[in-house]
Amino acid sequence: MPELPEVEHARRSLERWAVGRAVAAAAVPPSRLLGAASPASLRRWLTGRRIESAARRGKHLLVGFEQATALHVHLGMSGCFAYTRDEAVSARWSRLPIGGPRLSLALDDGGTVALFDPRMFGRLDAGAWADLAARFFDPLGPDAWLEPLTGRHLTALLRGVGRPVKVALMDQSRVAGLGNIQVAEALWLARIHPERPGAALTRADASRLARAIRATLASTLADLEAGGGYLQDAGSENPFSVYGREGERCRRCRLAAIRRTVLAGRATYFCPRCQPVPR
DNA sequence: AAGTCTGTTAGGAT
DNA sequence: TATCCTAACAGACT
Repeated sequence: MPELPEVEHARRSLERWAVGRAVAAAAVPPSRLLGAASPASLRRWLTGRRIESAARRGKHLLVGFEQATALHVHLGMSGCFAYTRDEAVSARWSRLPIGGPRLSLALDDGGTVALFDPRMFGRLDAGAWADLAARFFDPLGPDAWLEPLTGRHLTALLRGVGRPVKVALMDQSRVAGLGNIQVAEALWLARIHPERPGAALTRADASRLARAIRATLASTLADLEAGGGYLQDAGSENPFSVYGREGERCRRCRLAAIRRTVLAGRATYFCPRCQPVPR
């Protein structure tokens, strides 16, 4: 589930838990997140290092350490951070037979920060801040939350784009941070059909869309900050307006049923009445 | 209970 | 260059 709001929530959490602390001990089991890097060398790299900052662009995190170094984290499809000050809890985490932490940092104040990622689509890299920023931040488009997106801004970003606006918005090099859920929600709020060609949006469409993006990001982020947990945990209520609501009546017009189609291989939800078909 | 679905994205084919 | 599709994985759900 990690899209911009979840990653921003993770960033803020790391700021509260870890910034200003040093790593007393690190556990780095072998996992796909490391790529070619060796677990032992990352463990050595982390040990004793002081955490100074936590930055985000799009869905990428850079945890800043002393001497202008950083740990790059991408949460992939199922990544999340957890924190405890209870040694019994961190010990239980490390003993999990499957799905245990891909990274666990015991901090010098007794806290433990762990990174979970059952599906292992995430990624970890350590190195010089500047190198990691160049690799992972620079290719991204403007951050959908930090750069106040305006209609004018969005129009410029979508100029000459023939493919569906939904697909274009999920292209991280165009706008960074939006994923399948946030895009579905924003297009529904702005009453724009997901298949409208990007360049076909009018000035009014673009300005509604810009506001809608901010609104849906703000709403999801507020939910996360309030609950402190993760949305769509098993058994929890679907907090979204259209995402995952195929067949239900639209919560705005109350007339049409939400439809689900597939666009660029991804599930796409919209209200056929509020979001009229492009012609 | 086998088969289908899933929040991401790199990389390859067209 | 632009666009589309698949693979990578584990677990929840039907």
